[in-house]
Amino acid sequence: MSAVVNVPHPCDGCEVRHRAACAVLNDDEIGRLADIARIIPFHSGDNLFFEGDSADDMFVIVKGAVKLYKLLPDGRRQITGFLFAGDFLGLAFNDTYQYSTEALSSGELCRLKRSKVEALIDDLPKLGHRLLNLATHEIVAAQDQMLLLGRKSAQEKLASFLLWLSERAAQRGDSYNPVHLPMGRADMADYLGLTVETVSRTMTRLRKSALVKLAEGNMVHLVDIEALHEIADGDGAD
Amino acid sequence: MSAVVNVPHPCDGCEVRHRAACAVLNDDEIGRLADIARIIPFHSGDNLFFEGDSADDMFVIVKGAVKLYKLLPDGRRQITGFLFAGDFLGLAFNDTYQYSTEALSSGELCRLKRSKVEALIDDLPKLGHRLLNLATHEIVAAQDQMLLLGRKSAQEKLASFLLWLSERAAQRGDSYNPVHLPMGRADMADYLGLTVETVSRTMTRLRKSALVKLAEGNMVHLVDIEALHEIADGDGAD
DNA sequence: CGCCAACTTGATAACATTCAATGTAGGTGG
DNA sequence: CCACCTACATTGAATGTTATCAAGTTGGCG
Repeated sequence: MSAVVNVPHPCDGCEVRHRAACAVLNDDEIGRLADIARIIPFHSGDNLFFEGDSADDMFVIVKGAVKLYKLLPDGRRQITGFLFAGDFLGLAFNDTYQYSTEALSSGELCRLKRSKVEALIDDLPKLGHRLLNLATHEIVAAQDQMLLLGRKSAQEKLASFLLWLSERAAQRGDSYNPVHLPMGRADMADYLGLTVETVSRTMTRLRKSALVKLAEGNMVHLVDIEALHEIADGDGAD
Repeated sequence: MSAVVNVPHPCDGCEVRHRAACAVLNDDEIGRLADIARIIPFHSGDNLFFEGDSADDMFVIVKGAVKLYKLLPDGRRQITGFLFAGDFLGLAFNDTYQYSTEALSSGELCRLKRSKVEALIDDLPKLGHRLLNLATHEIVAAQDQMLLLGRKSAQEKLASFLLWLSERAAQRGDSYNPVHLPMGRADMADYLGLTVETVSRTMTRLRKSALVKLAEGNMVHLVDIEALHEIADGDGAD
């Protein structure tokens, strides 16, 4: 029930209010979400949860960046995604998270009890559609990543990755050229199915070909975006 | 409008009625779906749709098997999934399919207008939950595949694939050992990020190690399932 | 200033690819 | 019924891209 006076809630002035999963809800409806939302700060290296944990919560990244990964018993790691401000996290099958998460930077997330979100969907079909839409988008992105992992060369992988990072930065209004690399070479390698050394060598190669320029603070200038696109899509003349 | 006498509809006696997306609907509710469903036969090699086509329809595979794939401009191909009887197909972002499809065998599918399904979700929240659940499952499967493509050796890929095929066959009540391989070596290669030759060599190696046995009609006996699991998960002593 | 972690570079090796040839099964027509 | 054809699978030899092992180099921070 709404009170006569408006009480501030966690969604007031939220930086991702109009981009995240909640963007489809109007001011009245968002109150329902706000009632079950809680803002939690996190720091670089924090684990939000591990593969196998009971999937009690869903999250929206409000600030900062996070990586998702899976491990093989011998320690080999595959990063399955990088999430940024506005991204949704926590779809789970079998009531158990199927991957682990670690923060790339400090930031904030919005935590929501899964059971309450699912109940809310029945009252707010718009929210259900929105989540299905986000899930669909994630599937499409995953298929692109399969194409990258299964069929692209190291150079094609790097070019694709840098362009993707830049596009994502543009979407959330951050600088897209130069674009910030919020992760280290090891994370890039484990995302692209390469080793640290190959990532390093390939970055050097892109740099020497004058396609990119590395700058202070992990910034990367995409010098020849057209050429990078050609390489990324496999049209690159080697 | 329901008539006084029951009219048979496409869902009556449907072979996947109790396993597919529609499994959550009761007999009354399924009528709503039946009104917008149409059974379509297909044949080996048929393309259901191509990447870039307008995503007007959703499908449930009723009988047979289908592959989903993406192409690079130079012809390199990545198969992003194999679908079997009971599987759902056609989630799309941007109102456009992001991948192409080709039938592996003849079969039947159930076609539903996307717009009508989306409208129906508002009346039947159960259906919305079901689709979100299926989408989540697809994301989880995609992440497993990324781990496979990015971090597993050829032998680990093949062992994982054969076990997955067998598990899927078991789920739909088909023979899971021996298990039927409904696709050729080229499709296996494009699914696992390998070449035909490597798939062939690796199958030979598994056969000579007495882990599998190839039989008539593309059947594969999984002789030592435990050992295959160890290999698939990267614990294999090589 | 010096230490440590992350990144880069170099030399070598391995696994998978590529190119090429052979083998096998299913289908068609003489 | 067999010969032939085609498509697909297997096997072999050589090449190549990326991984592995091993030094160096850089940069941030106490």
